[in-house]
Amino acid sequence: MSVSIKDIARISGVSTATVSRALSDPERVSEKARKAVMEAVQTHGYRVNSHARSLRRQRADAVLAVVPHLGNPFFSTILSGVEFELQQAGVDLLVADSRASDRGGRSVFAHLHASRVDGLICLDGNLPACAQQELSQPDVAERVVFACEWMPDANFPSVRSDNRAGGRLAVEHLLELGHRDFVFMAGPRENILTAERLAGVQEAMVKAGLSLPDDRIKGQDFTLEEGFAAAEWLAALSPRPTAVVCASDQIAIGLMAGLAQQGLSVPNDVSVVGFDDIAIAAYANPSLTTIRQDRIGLGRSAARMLLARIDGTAPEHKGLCTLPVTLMKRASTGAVPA
Amino acid sequence: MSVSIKDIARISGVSTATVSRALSDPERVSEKARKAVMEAVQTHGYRVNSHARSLRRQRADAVLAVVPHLGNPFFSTILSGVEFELQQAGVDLLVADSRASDRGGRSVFAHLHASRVDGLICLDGNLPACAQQELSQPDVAERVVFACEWMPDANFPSVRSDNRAGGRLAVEHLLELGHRDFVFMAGPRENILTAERLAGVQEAMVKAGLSLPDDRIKGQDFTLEEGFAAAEWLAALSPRPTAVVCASDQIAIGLMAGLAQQGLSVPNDVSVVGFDDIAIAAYANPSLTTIRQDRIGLGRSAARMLLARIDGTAPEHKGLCTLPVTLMKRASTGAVPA
DNA sequence: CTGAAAGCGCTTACAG
DNA sequence: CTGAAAGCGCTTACAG
Repeated sequence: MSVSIKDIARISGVSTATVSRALSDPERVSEKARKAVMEAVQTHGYRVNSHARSLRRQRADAVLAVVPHLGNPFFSTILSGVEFELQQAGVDLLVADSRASDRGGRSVFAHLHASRVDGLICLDGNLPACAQQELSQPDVAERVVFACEWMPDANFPSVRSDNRAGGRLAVEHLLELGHRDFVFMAGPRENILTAERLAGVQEAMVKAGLSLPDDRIKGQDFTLEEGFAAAEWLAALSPRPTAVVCASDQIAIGLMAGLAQQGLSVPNDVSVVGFDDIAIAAYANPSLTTIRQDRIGLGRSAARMLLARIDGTAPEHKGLCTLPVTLMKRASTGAVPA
Repeated sequence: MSVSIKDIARISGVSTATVSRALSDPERVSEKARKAVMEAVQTHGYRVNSHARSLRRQRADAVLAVVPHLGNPFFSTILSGVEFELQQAGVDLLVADSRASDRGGRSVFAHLHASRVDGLICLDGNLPACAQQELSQPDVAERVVFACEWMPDANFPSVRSDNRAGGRLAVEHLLELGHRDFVFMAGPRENILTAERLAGVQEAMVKAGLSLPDDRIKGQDFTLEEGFAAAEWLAALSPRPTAVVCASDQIAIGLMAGLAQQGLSVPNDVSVVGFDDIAIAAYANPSLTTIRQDRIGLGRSAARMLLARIDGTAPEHKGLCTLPVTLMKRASTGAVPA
């Protein structure tokens, strides 16, 4: 057993109430009492028991981040932003994998009901229907913020990148280089990011008097494998499209590896644009032109938004925060082949 | 306020003790009582308050993972393995960034003292001295497991890859290809992984009658930037070494990007070996020969080891678990240039 | 099988 | 400024 507030009270010759006050609001206590308490705390290494405090205060000082797949490095940077803000606020970060937890049968959101956490940051926009329903209960809904992805049918507060603008920027860049014949490498079709980025691509094409036929939309995952697999298909098209906009950098890097294997040169035969600007994008061969998302900012903003909701300090908050994206011009895009 | 055990007791016409038993040990309760309780629980959406339970049981059912830098995608896969095991055991995962938390001045290990978590998985082998001391206190030490990295001076239970064998495998592969003149791209010099991998490299070289002079050890970080920066140096060496063993895939990929810029071909001019086998390694251009670590396995094993320590079910546990590594032969290594 | 009661370790009105 | 006391929501010997 470790030392408790009773021990400290006894040792420093005051009541537990005074110990509690000395620790959480030192101003409210005489200097003498404060010193006695602080010394006892120091020498005996006392720490407030977090469960007792949380139980009494009815506040967990903790937040849960729900991630579609923890193993996907894309999310760790967002989590890093979340952690940064929470840590500043003295709030703990719990992490759960939304897919893994489904296996166990126990809902990720049990934590919220169990008062284990004060709120939820959800990075998964494709929750199963039952989870969506749980989330929508009034006492739950007010403690949830979506980051990166979101659920289009619901209306939760959300922090996201301007995915549509990203799609547009990619196409506009390629149009400037003279490209007219595009392919869009999609992520999962039901994923909102896929939809938004594709919408941006189409907007920019329409504006240029072009259109993107269905058979120029390929792929169904954000993965390296999916990009790699598409290279063979692309190489066999005739006439061959000269530019590919990918819904993720992973797809783009996989695609470039596949194209190299097909004997096609990037950007001489095909230009490739990614999405995300993961760290490795700048070091790909060729370096990858891509749409930069501010993933740290996504995480930080979501954490701040949630904290404000929990405190009730931002009831007038917009509930929607859209972060700008940037085109990073690199070596994977070039003039349309002659 | 949400519904409490008292409410369920009243509604189902039994005592709180019976509700508690019905929930945590249904066998111990009559079928009639069990049914009444379960129904009330269902219809009112009752969940046990985790703080009350933890306070009473003196167990948090949660574990803290301390990561050197959450933003580094390398760790997310390990965390994913940790989460998988914990989730199966019904234990929560808290995550903290060891560097970020130092900033706040509050020790990461405060959680342990505050009973907030039952144990700690530490992925950071280079903790500041004060943290090391905290960790070494007997009541803390028995609840700590190191994963991936470790502290050579202390003697905590630890799960790690066979880094030394990895270094050896890399060199042996290159020796077979005819290489004799090596460079080792190191991580941080005080990092134990750097030391072990380098030791393996040297062992294999010595065995082949070679040695690695100090001026053939370059770099001080596991990053892309560090690898990229080394390319210029390498290109200027005369005679130029023909093979580079890198302490991480990130270094290797950065280096390959730099070498391309220097007009050098991998593997025709220089062979490159990485370490880790991150997902992108297979899709680098050229695809990266590397030493595969089982990062999921690292995380899972560490979680299991910690859980066993907490339960006290494995007092005779070895306390050291070394996972094998594998050489992944790909396109970045080839015969020594004529 | 069941209930009354104590107690886990705090915090916070309430009095003084 | 301080203390006695109630109570946060559970679990678990202890009796029956």
